[in-house]
Amino acid sequence: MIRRHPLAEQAAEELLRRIGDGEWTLGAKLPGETTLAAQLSVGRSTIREAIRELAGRRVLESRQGAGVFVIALQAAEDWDTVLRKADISDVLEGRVAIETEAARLAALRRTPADLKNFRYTLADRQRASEKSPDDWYVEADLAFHRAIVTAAHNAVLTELFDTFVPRIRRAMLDMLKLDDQHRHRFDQAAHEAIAEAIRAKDPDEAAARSRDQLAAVRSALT
Amino acid sequence: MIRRHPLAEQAAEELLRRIGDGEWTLGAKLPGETTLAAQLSVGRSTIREAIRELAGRRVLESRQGAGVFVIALQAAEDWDTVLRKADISDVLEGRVAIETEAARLAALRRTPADLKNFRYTLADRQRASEKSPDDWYVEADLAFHRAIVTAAHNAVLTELFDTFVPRIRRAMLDMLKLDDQHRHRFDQAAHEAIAEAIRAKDPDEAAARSRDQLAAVRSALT
DNA sequence: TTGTATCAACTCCTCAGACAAGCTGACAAG
DNA sequence: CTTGTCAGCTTGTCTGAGGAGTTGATACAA
Repeated sequence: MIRRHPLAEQAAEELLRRIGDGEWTLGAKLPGETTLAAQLSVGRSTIREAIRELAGRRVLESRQGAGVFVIALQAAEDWDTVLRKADISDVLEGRVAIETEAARLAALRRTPADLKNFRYTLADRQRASEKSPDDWYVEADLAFHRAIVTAAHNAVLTELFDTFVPRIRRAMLDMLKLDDQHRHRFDQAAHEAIAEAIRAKDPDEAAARSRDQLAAVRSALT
Repeated sequence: MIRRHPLAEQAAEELLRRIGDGEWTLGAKLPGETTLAAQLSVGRSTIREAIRELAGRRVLESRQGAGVFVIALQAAEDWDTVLRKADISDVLEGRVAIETEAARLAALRRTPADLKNFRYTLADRQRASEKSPDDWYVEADLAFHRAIVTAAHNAVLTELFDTFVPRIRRAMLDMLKLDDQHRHRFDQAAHEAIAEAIRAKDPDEAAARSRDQLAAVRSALT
């Protein structure tokens, strides 16, 4: 029999399955390592490694002398995986939610340093849109968008944006690869408009311009 | 309560630190288990458990016969942890971003089943706001808000909302505990207004009413 | 009855050693 | 150059032995 997964990994999956099946509820104590090892017909160290893996995924917690306890009913699927599996249009709608709100807040909170950051990243984007390879252009574009989000001075929104970036980057590169004329590179004016609204401290306008620009991206990508 | 760190856990932290310091870059192969065990002065099984833990966190990957490799430069910090550490006002602004956009999309996509869901959860919320304990009220409130988000029919927004819920729930319960008169329970009308705007297929109105209601929550919680 | 101290049985933690299984690169044969 | 073999590395698994911490029962004293 060919095993493509090590025993410890299989054991971890089995434990996760049983937790999902409700064999052990939240906070419950698992049987001892020796018992589990006998149940799954593996050695004790193998069970320990399986438990360690689930501990790393914040599903189990072991306390010396007391036992092993369930602290989450399922593995918190990391967002990178979620986004990779999600429909790109759903991801873009998430991005719209984050960026329009960020633009709105940025219009209220932007500092002089933020404005300088806008100027730099906009200039970079201008240059990259004219003659650089696709990946440079995409990076320059994302850098400007990130500048907007950071200007909102909200750690949660910034983290959310960063979480979305890898998926967005892939989608943009795929799109540009199929677009020989680079038709989608010439929306510099739309980006300038967002920055200008934020500079003018006009939250509604900033949000609206951000929404407009992302709508254009969305229509290109779908 | 003091928290003791087992050796395996300390070893995992040490490895993570070294990866963060750039001692091993993305895709690099770590020294053998026996070498690492000698370096950290622990047994090989301890090192193996540390590696397992980081494998569960998708930082390392071990391949039999080949070695252990770095597959991510840092642990993808799970969002529950991020939100727990974040400022509550930052979290609420994230919630505003998600919910206002969801309300907007819901106004465009809501089905008859969604509208029925609104009626049920609104009625529950009404009852709970009058005479139920705090946690019931909070659950009923969150159930209605979740109904709005699901009516947007966007998996990413729904997942984002669910990620935020635990943190929001804690904050609301803390707030209610300090509020003897339950002053914040009587905004049922504001919730009805959101549902009505979505029923009427008015995206801007739905977003605006959602923003208003959440602004009230925010001023109460900060 | 109530509170305290002790202790035995249980748990996980760590180590060492042995062998199996798989990968890689060197090297010889064609 | 291509192919096959193999030695030497790697991780995977099991076992046995103690160490360390927790928990609940039990005996004892106030």
